[in-house]
Amino acid sequence: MAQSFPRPRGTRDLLPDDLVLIRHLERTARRVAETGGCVEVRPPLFEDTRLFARSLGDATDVVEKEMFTVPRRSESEQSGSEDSGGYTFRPEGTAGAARAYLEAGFPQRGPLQKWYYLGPMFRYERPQKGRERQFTQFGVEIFGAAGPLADAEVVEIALRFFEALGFGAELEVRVNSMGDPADRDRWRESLRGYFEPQLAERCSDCRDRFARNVFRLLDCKVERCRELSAGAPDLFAVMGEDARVHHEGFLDAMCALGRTVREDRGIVRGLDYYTRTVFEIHYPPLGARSALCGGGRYDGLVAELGGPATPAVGFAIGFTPTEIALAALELPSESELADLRGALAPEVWCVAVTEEERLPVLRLAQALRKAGRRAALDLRGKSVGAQMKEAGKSGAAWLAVLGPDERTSGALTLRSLAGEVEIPAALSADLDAALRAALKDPGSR
RNA sequence: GUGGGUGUAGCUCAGUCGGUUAGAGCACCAGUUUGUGGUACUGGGGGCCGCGGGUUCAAAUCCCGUCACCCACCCCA
Repeated sequence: MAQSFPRPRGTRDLLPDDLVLIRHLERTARRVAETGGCVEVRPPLFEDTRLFARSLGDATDVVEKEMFTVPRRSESEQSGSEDSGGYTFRPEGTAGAARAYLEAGFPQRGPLQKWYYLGPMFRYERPQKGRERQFTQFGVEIFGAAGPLADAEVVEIALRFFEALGFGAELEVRVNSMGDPADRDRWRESLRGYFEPQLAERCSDCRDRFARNVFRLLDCKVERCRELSAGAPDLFAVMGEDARVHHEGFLDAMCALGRTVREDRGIVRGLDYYTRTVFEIHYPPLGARSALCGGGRYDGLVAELGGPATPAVGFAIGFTPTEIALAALELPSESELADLRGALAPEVWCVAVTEEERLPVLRLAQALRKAGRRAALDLRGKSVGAQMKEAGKSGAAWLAVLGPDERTSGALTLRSLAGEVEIPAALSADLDAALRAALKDPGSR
């Protein structure tokens, strides 16, 4: 078992059985996004490193030490002047979507865009449960809508994804507002002023974070730190009128949708681009690992990338945490996966009784496949009995035995491997045609 | 980056106070049987016991190192 070429750390091989669930997640995401009016986009899997440094914020851990970066090969590809930093495999989907939105000229030709994406993201960090170096995210981004209805619509789509998967009413939306940039600047300063005198009393993590991202001190889990944070200044105390009205509008819209949300001042997203609405979706029965979705508004991002001021709001859902949660809930039911699971097995297994029927059986399978049937046959020269066993184990629904008798009589019957006896009419017609094709002109070449 | 745990057959694991050719179940292959069909039975293939070094007459087993994976911290799009 000494593997010469082991799987790269933090990656998974998705084998046929694994893909049953994955494909169910994918189709659920597509259906929910598309019924919500979103269309799919597929930006490249890698981008200029500077895109991520600029959009996520270069002091974030993601940019500082978790990026899969490759150097460029030649000077001629250097688009910028000095050190471009090469290419980086996307650690998240929003930056690429915003770049594509801008590059395709949507600010001019159709500012309102409702997009979704689905695919692999890459993050070079130490794997652990629920965290991989290559993982899949489903995300929605709405560009060009400044009002709170867009925020509500985004949250609604995320909720419907989880509900479609079978999550119950315990789903919890936690919301907060980061205010506008000016509000954030004011708040950052007052937080610095509040926390600085108590740094000596706080944990070492807090001391580190103080300089890099003072907001994160608010959700430190150390007991003593939490006590010290209790009296910290509230953003809402310094937030401007516009952001406040927006937040109220967002809450009203959620209420109109019949959704209850929980205000949680501790929600402070880690990336720099968020403004105003931020939210997370949790499933409390899962305990500590209950966060399933994160998102919010990022009105400054498109402008940060060199475009016109463009409002935007979105979310991202990681498949891996969703899979863990589904497993804990024993979801989805087998019946929901029946079609995907069924596609792993043939419909008709074609058996050759003697060597004389090998080629006719090959043609039988071909004809059935042309008719759209999943047909299988033995490829390893097995005996009749072994073919039967293999057919049984394959999960095939029907057995078509082609032997000397059938060649003479020109009639073929299907036997059910499941116990039923009746041949469906549609299958019977396909079978007749297939048999004629199989027996036609057997020796010509 | 820090800490803990685990490495034996394709998979899940037994086996270690050091002692013959290293085991089971499942899976795989062949055969027998059940009326040519998932059963049952018989047989078979498959392991440098993660890797390297050390101790010893003798190492899967003890010691050192190393690598890999898992879990947690960190961080989280």
